[in-house]
Amino acid sequence: MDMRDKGCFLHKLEGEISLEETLDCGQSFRWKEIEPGVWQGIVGKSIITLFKEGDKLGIYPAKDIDSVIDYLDLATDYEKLKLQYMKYRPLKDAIDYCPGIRILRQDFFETLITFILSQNNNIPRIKGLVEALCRKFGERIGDDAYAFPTCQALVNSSVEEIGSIKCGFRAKYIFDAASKVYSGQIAPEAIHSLSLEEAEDYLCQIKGVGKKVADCTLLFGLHRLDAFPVDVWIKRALNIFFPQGFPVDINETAGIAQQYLFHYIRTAPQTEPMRKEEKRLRDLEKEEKKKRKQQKELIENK
DNA sequence: CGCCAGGTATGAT
DNA sequence: ATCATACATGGC
Repeated sequence: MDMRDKGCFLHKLEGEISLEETLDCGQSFRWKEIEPGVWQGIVGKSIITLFKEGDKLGIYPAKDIDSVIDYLDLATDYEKLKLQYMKYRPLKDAIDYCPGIRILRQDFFETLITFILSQNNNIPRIKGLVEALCRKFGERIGDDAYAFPTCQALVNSSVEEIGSIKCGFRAKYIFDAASKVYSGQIAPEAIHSLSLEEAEDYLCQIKGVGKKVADCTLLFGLHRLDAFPVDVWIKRALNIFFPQGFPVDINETAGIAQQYLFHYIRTAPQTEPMRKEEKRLRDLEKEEKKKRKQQKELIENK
């Protein structure tokens, strides 16, 4: 990939960073690997292309260098943070597996909406829904490229129209979120002065936003590193690796540690403790089913 | 067919 | 407060 004559910028990298691990680890849903090692995505109204060349990061177009450095959180010293996490064996294993993850600084509204779409859903389908939403409601910024919709574009639409992307019951939640952001009832600037718990409660005013989506929005959309989203995968990881609780000395940046753990438990080859936990959960499910059956029979025979 | 997916709202104990 | 269930959709 020789894009230098096209106005590409090479930025010297300080810490470790992997484009694949960072752009395809379930925090953003809009990046595509258009050829091996070359990633393309949309940040704001720009179509960005990224690739690595040794210890340098290629950024195209060059005019977006500053916004990309910010977006990839390149100014933060992850090596120092990782050193702190690696005191704990499971986190060391996770970091060894995906040492190049970074927490993106994504747009607040985009993060809010994409994680509303994420609920009770799987990552491939979330990607499809985000794409469909942009295609239908986002500004066209290039050949077959669309920006993420503004809250206004969604408010001017309707629950039915939003539902036409096949997002199911989430359509009404998206409309409510857009309405509240548009009216100013939910304002990202107002969140910075809030404690984590206050911030969660604040975002939970939106229908369809619970603690998990609130935490994802805070972590990925407002860079609140103390937010610790707990989904089914992290629940599993906590049961396997931290049954006594997640280390409190990491609290301040727990969200970053969470992301290594999430990617690890979701995509790394299964280890023995993982298989054991899977089995434990399966057996638990079986017990639940037995109980339900017995309950049913009791009612039918009364 | 049944189960699962980066959960949440709702109504019943 | 805790707990079960419905919820849209698509992949396997």
